[in-house]
Amino acid sequence: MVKSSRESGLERAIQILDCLYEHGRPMVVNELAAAMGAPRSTVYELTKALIGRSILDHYGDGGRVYLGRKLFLYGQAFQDEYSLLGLAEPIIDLLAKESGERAELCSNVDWKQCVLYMAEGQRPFEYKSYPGDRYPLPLTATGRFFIAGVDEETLRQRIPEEDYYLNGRRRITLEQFQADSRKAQEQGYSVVSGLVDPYLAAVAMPITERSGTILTVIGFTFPSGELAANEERFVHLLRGAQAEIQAALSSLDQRGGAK
Amino acid sequence: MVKSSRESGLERAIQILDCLYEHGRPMVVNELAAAMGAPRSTVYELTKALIGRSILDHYGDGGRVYLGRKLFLYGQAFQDEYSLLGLAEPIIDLLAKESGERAELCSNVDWKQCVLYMAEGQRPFEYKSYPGDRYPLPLTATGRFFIAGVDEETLRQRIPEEDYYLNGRRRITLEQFQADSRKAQEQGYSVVSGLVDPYLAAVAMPITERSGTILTVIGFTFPSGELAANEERFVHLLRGAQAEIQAALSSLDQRGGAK
DNA sequence: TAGCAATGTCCATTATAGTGGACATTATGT
DNA sequence: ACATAATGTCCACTATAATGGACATTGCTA
Repeated sequence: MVKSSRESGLERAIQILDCLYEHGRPMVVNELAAAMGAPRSTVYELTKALIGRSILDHYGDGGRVYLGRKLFLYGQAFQDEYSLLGLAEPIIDLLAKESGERAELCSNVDWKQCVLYMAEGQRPFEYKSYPGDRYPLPLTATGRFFIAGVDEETLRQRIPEEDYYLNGRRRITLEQFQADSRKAQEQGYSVVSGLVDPYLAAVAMPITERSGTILTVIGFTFPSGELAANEERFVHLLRGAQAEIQAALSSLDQRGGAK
Repeated sequence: MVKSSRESGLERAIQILDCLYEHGRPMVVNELAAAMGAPRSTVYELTKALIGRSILDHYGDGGRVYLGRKLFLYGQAFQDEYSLLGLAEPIIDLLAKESGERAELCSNVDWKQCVLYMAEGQRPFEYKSYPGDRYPLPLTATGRFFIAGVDEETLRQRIPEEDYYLNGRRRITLEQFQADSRKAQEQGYSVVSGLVDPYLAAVAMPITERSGTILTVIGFTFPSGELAANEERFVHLLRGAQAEIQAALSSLDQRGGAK
């Protein structure tokens, strides 16, 4: 069971970045190795290499390490080129303003729903959310779209069992999740209520390429109580934003995004 | 000469990220391999792995790849934790406002001077500069501090010969560069004129830990003509900012930056 | 249509890097 | 003071991943 599988250096390096990212704070190399269940010698070697390239940085006086300046630069470069983000931001802002609710742009990263951009609504919100936050796919409205067309085998492999649970209680089954996904695709939008939080609901709509590939998903988050009265309005608003973003994207594609 | 040195996967992966970063645009995998002088098969394998982890993303319909969403998230996490940046930004802003000149916060990344944050001055500037921009160390005022205490052997290895040249003409020798560096350390600040651009000058001052390690360098960039009349004033302003940033940093250290 | 270059996939070989474990050093607590 | 844990370094071994090259596919142009 504890068969010490030998992983590639790149894999280990990514695990290091992910581990630091998930902990959200500088860690001692030893602690890091323990947290990822990797050999200490390996992690020491790799951190040394990564620090040499400024992908990791030393923090504080001691031996704590964390995500480095190079990653900051990569992130900036991403923003400059990932036109979808820059182009969608003002539209998301407008969504939040028109609806008064929190609007988000989400993406599928490592089989988690991941907030890339968020605009706060009028509502004084107890439930916080920031770019970079990640949630289990089965508990989110956006997740319904990310698993579209993915076979069950893959889903079982990639989405961990605990992602169907909240506070130790199962919220949904894979079968229900898939059924939800099919329904969402048919009607073009997805609604979820009380999954990730008993008092929260969400409506989501995908942004796709012409080929049909899903790029991201936009959506609202709001108190469950508001759902019945506003679902239609939210869907209408999202549809407008969806059209606007996709039009902007394809006109950008026309002009050929660089050689 | 063309001895095909076998590199580690991690090393190759970093080369891929750097290559994309430097080109600043999505590239076809083949083109990428050619640009970095690496075996095509290797680059195909690695890009596949990196795309699977969202560290690279497909761009456009075709096979072009570029820095991915995951890097964006890492970058955000870096900003959240790298208190130096958040803490220095308002101070840099103030510097630019008080002096009327462009103020920058720079760091040493891969032996290049790299702009992490910049505040524009009053001056309508022809010479642009953005966070993420990188310059050869020998041509920058900040570079004087980054090579402090580094032995000549290392410098020869890490700083490529062309970094001493501008438009094919040598601007400075390693010996002069080192002499500059020693002088800068003695007087606590560094002045450079007409190196990276015939009509530009810069004044810089380091931000160090209590241990003396250089974290970053702050500085002004302005027309060479202004140097004589304003050097003293700039140094004075920088000294104030330096003290302020370092005080904020050490008080932060006191309260222990997380376990 | 054929010809040629660019792009993407696959596989056997072997240099090398990930691993485990021993050792050295530094903190921490009693 | 001692004991114990935590942290960092070093090294021999071998599983494995980087490599070169062959092959398949697509796009372009003549």
